[in-house]
Amino acid sequence: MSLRYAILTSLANQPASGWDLARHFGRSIGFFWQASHQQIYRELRRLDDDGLVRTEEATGQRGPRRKVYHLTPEGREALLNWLQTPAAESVVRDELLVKVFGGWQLEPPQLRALLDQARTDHTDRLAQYRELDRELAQSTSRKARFARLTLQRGIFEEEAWLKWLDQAKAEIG
Amino acid sequence: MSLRYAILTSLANQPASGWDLARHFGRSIGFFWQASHQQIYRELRRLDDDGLVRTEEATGQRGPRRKVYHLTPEGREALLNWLQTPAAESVVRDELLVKVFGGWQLEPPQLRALLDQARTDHTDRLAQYRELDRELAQSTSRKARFARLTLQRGIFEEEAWLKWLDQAKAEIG
DNA sequence: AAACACATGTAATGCGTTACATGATTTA
DNA sequence: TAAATCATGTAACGCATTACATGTGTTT
Repeated sequence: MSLRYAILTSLANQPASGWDLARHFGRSIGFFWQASHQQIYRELRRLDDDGLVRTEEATGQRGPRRKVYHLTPEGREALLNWLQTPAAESVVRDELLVKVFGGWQLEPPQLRALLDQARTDHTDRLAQYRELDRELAQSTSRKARFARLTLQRGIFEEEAWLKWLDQAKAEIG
Repeated sequence: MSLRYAILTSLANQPASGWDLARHFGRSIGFFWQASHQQIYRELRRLDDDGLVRTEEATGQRGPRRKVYHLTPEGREALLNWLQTPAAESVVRDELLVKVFGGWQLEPPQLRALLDQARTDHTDRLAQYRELDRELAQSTSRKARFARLTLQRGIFEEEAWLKWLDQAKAEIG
C-alpha cells in the first residue's frame, strides 16, 4: 500500500510522468522504496481512478507523448494524512545473511566470494550516495534538506555494511 | 524463491516442524528473512512435493500432532548449490524514509513523533540482538559462530539507525 | 470451565516480478 | 538506416498478507 504514497510523495515534489517516476525511483526515493515501471504505471492508473492525481498530455513537448501527473487537492490531503501516521517497521529479506547463516557448510573461498561481491555492491552504492549528496548540498531548500537526510541514512547504512564485511572477512580468514 | 532456501538452511541446522520454523523465523534466521506461518506451511508442502524434505509424524510426543521435517540428500544438495551462488542484492522498502523524504510538508512535532517511534523500535531490537548474542557466545560450535556473525550484522544495523536518528532529531530541532 | 499455548492448515486478495508488445524520436 | 533512448502499456504468474477455520493439550 505504500507504493501509492511513495508516488504521491514524489509528485508532491514535482509533477512527473510515469517514466520520470520510474527513473526517479532509480536514484532518490527509489533508494529506499524500489518499484518497477510496471508497478508505477499500474498504481498511477489507480490513483487516477481514485481521484488522487490527474494527468495532462504534455503539449508542445518534443519526443513521444507524455502523460504528466500532478496531485489533486484530495491527493495532497491523503498524502498529508499518511505522512502523519506512524511508519510500519520495514520488512527485511536479505539473501546474503541467509547464506552466511548457513555458511558453516561452505569452504572459506566460497564464503570469501560471497562477501567480496557484497563489498563491491556496497562500495558502489556508498559512492553513489555520496555523489548525490554533494549535488544536493548545492541547494539550500527545505525539500533538499530532507532529501539529504534520507541520503545520509543510506550513507550510514552502507558504512555499517562495509564495517561488518571487514569484520566478517577477518573472522573467516 | 529464497524462502525455500531459508527453510532448508534452518532445517540443515536441525529438523523442525512448521510451528518450530515459524517461531524460529521470529528469533534468528527470521531477523533477516521474515515469513509468516502460512508461507512456511505452504512452502514446506512444496518442498515435500519436490522431494527436498521429508516428514515424520512425531510419535511419543505430548501435545498435538507434529510433523517434523528433515532434509533429504536432494535437499542438502540443493541447499549447497544455492549457498554457492552469488546473493541477490536485497530490496529495500522502508516506509519511514519515504515519510522523511516528504517531511518538508510536516511540522517539527509530527516529525519528532515519527523519529521517536523508530528510535523505540530500533532500541528494542538492538537489545534483543545483544541478548541473543550473549546466549550464543556460550557455544563455541562452528554453527554458532556463523549465527553470531549474522547477529553482529543486525547489531551494526541497529547502531547505524540510532546514530542516524540522533542526527536527524538534532537537525529538525 | 475458561483461557492460553501449541499446531496445522485453507481462501481471498493484493503486491511484485518477468515477459511481452508497441511506437516515437534522437543519435551514430 | 540501424541502434539507442524515450515513453506507455498488457498479461501471466508467483509470493506475501490478511482473515478465517479447526482441533489438542496445559494451566488457572
